[in-house]
Amino acid sequence: MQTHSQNDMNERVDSFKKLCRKCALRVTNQRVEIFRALAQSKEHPSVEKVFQCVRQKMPNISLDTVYRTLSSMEEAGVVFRVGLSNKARFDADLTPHYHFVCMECGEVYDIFPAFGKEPFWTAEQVKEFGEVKNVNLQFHGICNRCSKAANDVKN
Amino acid sequence: MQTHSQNDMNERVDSFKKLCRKCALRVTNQRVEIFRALAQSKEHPSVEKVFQCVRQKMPNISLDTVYRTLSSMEEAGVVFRVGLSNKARFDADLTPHYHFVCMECGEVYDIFPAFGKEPFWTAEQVKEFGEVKNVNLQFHGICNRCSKAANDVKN
DNA sequence: CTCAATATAAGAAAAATTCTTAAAAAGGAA
DNA sequence: TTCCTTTTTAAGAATTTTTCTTATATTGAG
Repeated sequence: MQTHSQNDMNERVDSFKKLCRKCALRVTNQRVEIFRALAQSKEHPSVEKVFQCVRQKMPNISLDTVYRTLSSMEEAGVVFRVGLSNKARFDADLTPHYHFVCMECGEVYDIFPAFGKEPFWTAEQVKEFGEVKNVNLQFHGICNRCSKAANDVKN
Repeated sequence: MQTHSQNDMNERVDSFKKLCRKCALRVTNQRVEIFRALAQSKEHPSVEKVFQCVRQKMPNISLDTVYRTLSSMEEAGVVFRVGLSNKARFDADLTPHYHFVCMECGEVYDIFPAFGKEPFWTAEQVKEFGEVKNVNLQFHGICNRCSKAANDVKN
């Protein structure tokens, strides 16, 4: 007899496999186990954490595989990367504003808030977890320069 | 004769110095030059970029100093860090949601959007820079667990 | 089942960040 | 100012994170 949550997990793994095939990602045991480790966890685990978790079932898996796999999963849109890049970047402008971060080149563009509109989160939701020091809203995508460069190569 | 933007920069450096003294950060030449390099740039530069820029004026400055200085500036609220941490972290939940990131322990909490409210940015602003693949909104602060732990130590 | 393309393990390498130590500089007090 | 204490720095080593290289193994299509 399987528990309900195990059924859920099996469903998630199945749809993960389908999504992989749709994205031309081969369904390897390593990928399935990495996805399973990630899907099981509610901690937004680090690469190292996923590695440690998967290693319990697959002692021979390499850290590099976890890196590669999580990156390709992200590219395929199967998982989401929390954060920005491995390089810390800074801003001296303290005016409240947002960033557009190019997924291709890492370029960061400033976007200043439009006035007269409400945010669509509530203070209560956020305060539930702690005291907010600052808010960081990022749009991730492909910037015009990069998509132009990609077109130039094609043509 | 000074240009207008040089005047602006001098004003910014002056208020930076004041802010440093208020935060008990000693005003060293290195800190001033690092701030100046950051304030001059509109590129959200990396530590390495700031290092290269400052080194033109101060050839003996060390990379470590730039790291330390930018971190302490961030802590004092004098500059803002774009991104999250040096460790990439992942999420398998594709439901659109926000994150609360604890500045103390790095813990990440999910916050799901409240319906029936408008965001306070416009699609036009964002599309100006490129095609958005996903949106990442982060609240940075101190989580309840950490502030409780800090209180326990004091009492 | 066979084959070509892709993915993997293992370890080396590169890149990013922090630590250690001794010397130099800052800012308060006299 | 001059002295003194504390903080900051440079230099380079050490750690940590991430990527690369190469030979082997696996996947999925035919």
